Amino acid sequence: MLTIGTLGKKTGTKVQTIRYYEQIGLMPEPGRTEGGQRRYGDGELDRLSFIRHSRQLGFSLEAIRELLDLSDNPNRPCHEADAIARRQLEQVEQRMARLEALRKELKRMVHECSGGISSDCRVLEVLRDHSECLTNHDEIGA
Amino acid sequence: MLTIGTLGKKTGTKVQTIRYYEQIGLMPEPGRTEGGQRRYGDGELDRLSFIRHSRQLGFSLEAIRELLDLSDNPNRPCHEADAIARRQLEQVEQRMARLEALRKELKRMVHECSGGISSDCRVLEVLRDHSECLTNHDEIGA
DNA sequence: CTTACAACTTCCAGCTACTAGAGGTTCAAG
DNA sequence: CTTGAACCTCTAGTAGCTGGAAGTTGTAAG
Repeated sequence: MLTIGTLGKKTGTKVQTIRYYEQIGLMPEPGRTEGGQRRYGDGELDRLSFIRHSRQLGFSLEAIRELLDLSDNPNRPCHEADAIARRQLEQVEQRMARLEALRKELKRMVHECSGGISSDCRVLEVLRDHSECLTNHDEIGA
Repeated sequence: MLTIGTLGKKTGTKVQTIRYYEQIGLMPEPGRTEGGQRRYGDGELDRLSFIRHSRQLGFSLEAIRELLDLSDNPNRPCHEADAIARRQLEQVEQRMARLEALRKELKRMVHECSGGISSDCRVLEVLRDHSECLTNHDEIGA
């Protein structure tokens, strides 16, 4: 039986975060000691590991909820989990593309700055005047 | 003189967002009509454009506050703006590196899924067992 | 001049995914 | 039995908006 602190250490999760996951129903309500402290077993350890790992891979808590659901019901078709992962992959690729455009723009701004006072600053000038940009980064910053 | 709605359209900003920027002191309090409605001039249009453009480049509102400050005081040295942009560039590059590691992992998960029921699902299996991962993605998901 | 109605106003709540802190209780070691 | 770390609940705060309720203003048409 693990205390919440030990569970946290084993999974790299802060104590408050574990309680938060319980509150939103991602983690089950665990058993308690007579004094009211939470005690966890291996099932909970596995579940929290799954959640943390999924978070590290960038899945939203909503996506994780679905993945856990699939994991809890072994008979459900695999393609649902696959679809969630595929969506996540797409999102990651989109974000990367945006960041790449961003990176180019920032690099150019920074390179062209040659010191001096801010009235001549290339960085500020670019920010002021969108027409100097290479791309139409309408939704880049997301 | 522009209404808040027109200003919003010209800069691609929602009306509520403009009011929010005013509330947190990023935008100045504009003049009002007798009836109390906001009216904006060209100065405010420029300022909001600057803010929006900076947001598109991923700068935080705090960073933008500093950049606006520099922009408002043309005598201050340029390297401050440069430093902010450089920091932003670094952040972008870090995020890209993380996302690239993520992308690899997700791609592998998705590729190995061959349909079937979720008890055999490769996606779920990888999520369950961190040891199957290529990288120690401790802080990847940020 | 009246009326209609879009656009404006303020205020408050909610989103994601936590995180921090106050103020009080329990557990386990010595 | 005492100590003190770790636990408990509850509330509020973070970024950067976004949406809605309930009421007011501006303007064009009849």
